Amino acid sequence: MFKICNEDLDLTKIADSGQCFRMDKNVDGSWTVIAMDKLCSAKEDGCGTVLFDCPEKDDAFWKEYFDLETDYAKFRGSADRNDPFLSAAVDYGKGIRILRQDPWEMLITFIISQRKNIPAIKSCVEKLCSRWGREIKDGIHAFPTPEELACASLPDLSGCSLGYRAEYVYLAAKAVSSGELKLDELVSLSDEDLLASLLKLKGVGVKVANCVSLFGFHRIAAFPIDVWIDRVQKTYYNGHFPVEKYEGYAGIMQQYIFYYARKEM
DNA sequence: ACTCAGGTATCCT
DNA sequence: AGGATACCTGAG
Repeated sequence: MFKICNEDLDLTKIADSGQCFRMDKNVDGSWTVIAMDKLCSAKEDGCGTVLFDCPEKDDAFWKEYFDLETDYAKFRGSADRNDPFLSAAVDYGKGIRILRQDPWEMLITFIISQRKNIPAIKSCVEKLCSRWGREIKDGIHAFPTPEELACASLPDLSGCSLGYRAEYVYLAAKAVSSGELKLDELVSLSDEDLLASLLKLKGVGVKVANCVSLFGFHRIAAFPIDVWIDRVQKTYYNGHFPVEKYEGYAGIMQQYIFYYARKEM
């Protein structure tokens, strides 16, 4: 249990920014957040303070998860004021942060995400969790570990509405659980080598690999280009967003742009 | 009923 | 190398 007062912490925006799929609003206005095998409840008090309710031993985990040591005001302030679209995006998206999520969970989740809308992604993720994830509280299941998910047969996975992605998830689970792909060793790689390692997996293309890099490995230079970013680039940037102006952290800008575009375009 | 969704693999030229 | 096309499925 701990409290945070930070103008760059808006749970509603984070939940709706498409980077996490296990954050849900309760009827009392609080948020239930599940990451790996951990659970917490977070509630905004309306005066800019957020109360995180979790076991005390998990305080450090959740502070890390919400990336509370990073100064997002500085990132927002760095937006080129002669760039009206980006300026509007960072103002509009104030409160968004890039969560420090689990690489494995991000890998599977973003493999699933291809050509699906967000409700469908969430539905698939919940099916995987409830079927293969350990129950951490009544009716709430952890994200399955690589070993747990590797127990699933291909038909089992197909039964979770994964469509053609079932094979991709199946192969990824096998690769990670067998040790063929050691996710914990990827953390020491350069952004470029990390991306290359992820791209070796079937069903992981440039976009998904960049999302896994950004959200799972916190490589904030990664700049995933999806349909929304592509649309923005074509409409406002003559086909190319100036990532070079934000060297080393363009992924943060990507998140503001994505959120703004999806809401306002 | 029908389009489309935070793409990728595969098959062309 | 670059462009077109098929692909599972469910949400709106």
